[in-house]
Amino acid sequence: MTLKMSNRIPDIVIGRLPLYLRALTRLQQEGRDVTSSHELGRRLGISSAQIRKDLSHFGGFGKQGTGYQIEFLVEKLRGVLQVNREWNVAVIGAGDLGSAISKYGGFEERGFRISWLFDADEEKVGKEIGSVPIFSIHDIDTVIPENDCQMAMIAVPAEHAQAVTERLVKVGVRSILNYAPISLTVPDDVMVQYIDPVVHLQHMTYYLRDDLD
Amino acid sequence: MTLKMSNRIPDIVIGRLPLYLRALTRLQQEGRDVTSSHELGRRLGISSAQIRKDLSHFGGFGKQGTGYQIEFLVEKLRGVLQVNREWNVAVIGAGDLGSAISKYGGFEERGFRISWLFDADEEKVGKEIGSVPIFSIHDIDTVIPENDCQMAMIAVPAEHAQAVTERLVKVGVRSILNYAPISLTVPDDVMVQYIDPVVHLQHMTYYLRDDLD
DNA sequence: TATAAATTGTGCATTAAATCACAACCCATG
DNA sequence: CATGGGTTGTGATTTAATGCACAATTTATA
Repeated sequence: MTLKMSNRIPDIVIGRLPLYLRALTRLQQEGRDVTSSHELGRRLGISSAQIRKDLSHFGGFGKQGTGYQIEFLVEKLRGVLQVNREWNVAVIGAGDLGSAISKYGGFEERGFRISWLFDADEEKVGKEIGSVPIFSIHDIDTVIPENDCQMAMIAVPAEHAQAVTERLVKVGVRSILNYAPISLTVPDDVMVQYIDPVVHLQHMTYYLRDDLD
Repeated sequence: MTLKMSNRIPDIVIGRLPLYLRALTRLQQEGRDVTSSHELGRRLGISSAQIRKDLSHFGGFGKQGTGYQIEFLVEKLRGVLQVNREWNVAVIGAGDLGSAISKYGGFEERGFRISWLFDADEEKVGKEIGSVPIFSIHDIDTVIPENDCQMAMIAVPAEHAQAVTERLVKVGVRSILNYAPISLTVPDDVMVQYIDPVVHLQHMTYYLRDDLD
């Protein structure tokens, strides 16, 4: 996942597209029909030139003098990101975090469905959380291959995250969102993204000093 | 927060330090005393040269021929990031997410204490979650100024996030970790970081195509 | 219809980030 | 104590990302 992406569109550009999509959807909810790179940039704290250049990688979506038709651009970005369909996502770990993820209502409208929870605690197996059924961790090997599932979120303690990852990779998962505070090792064709709130907090405390001159 | 940081150490470097710290702490747990930029790089998927250069911004922490003394480096990084103390963090929103955050045991050992929950639901006020007391949202104006609190996490629905932000800024919060799927507008001296799992998922679905040539 | 204001898409210039490569150094070993 | 293998810190170089600035175009308005 390091080499392949580079000779086409920069990954950093791809990473901004979901932010554009999110802001555009919000504008839509506010009843707006048209926007400009300038307005979008102001909302996102990104320069207008960058937004125009990013979007131009995928075609001329705007109109000179007018701006961007929001509905049209939203559809185009959904197409580029492939979220104009629904992706099944497996969540590993039915603790507080896995539970919060399962109950959160914000996935579906943005292209994802939390389809299964997996947990090592056999007490939880068979129950469901927010209408997401809980399976045994051992069922990863059957449930995932038997269904169309290429994405997973890891919400287990750090010490189990690598083992879970290897199991997921083995059954064909290609994208992993890891909430465990640990770096994962995966094959080149598997992509991992990380969420660790402490990393963000520690990043910010650096600037909480009075001597930044 | 855009201009000031730039003439000293690049923000992108600061952003990697928490990852180094996390990996080093892990090595420590594994009983290791010494490591090298190479080993660290392998674990993190970052080049060894980059790690050396990043660290060299803050002084020569390593020893040629030997590598880095882990305990020493951990202490240095903690100092740089200012996490060799404990920061009070307010969490706004006592829903599933705020609840999971409050119960999570991983903050304290890394420099943070979830000290207060604030929620609009008066039913919840006075109770506590994971030993974190719940206050009324109105109490933000008194509790935060009366205590040493410069950081907050936002775990409320998107439509309330901007209003909550403004309230937090008004009482002196300088660092905000926002879980609501919306871009926030803040003064220049306030830093915001974002966590939106859908943004990560959408980033990854771009690469879930078979025609990446 | 003519004019003015707004906006895109993009070639070019600039700035920033990452990598290379090596002198200086440390340590274990014989 | 000399040698060889390993490692850092960093100047030089390369690569990547961002910002600038403007021709081309659209729309509103008078």
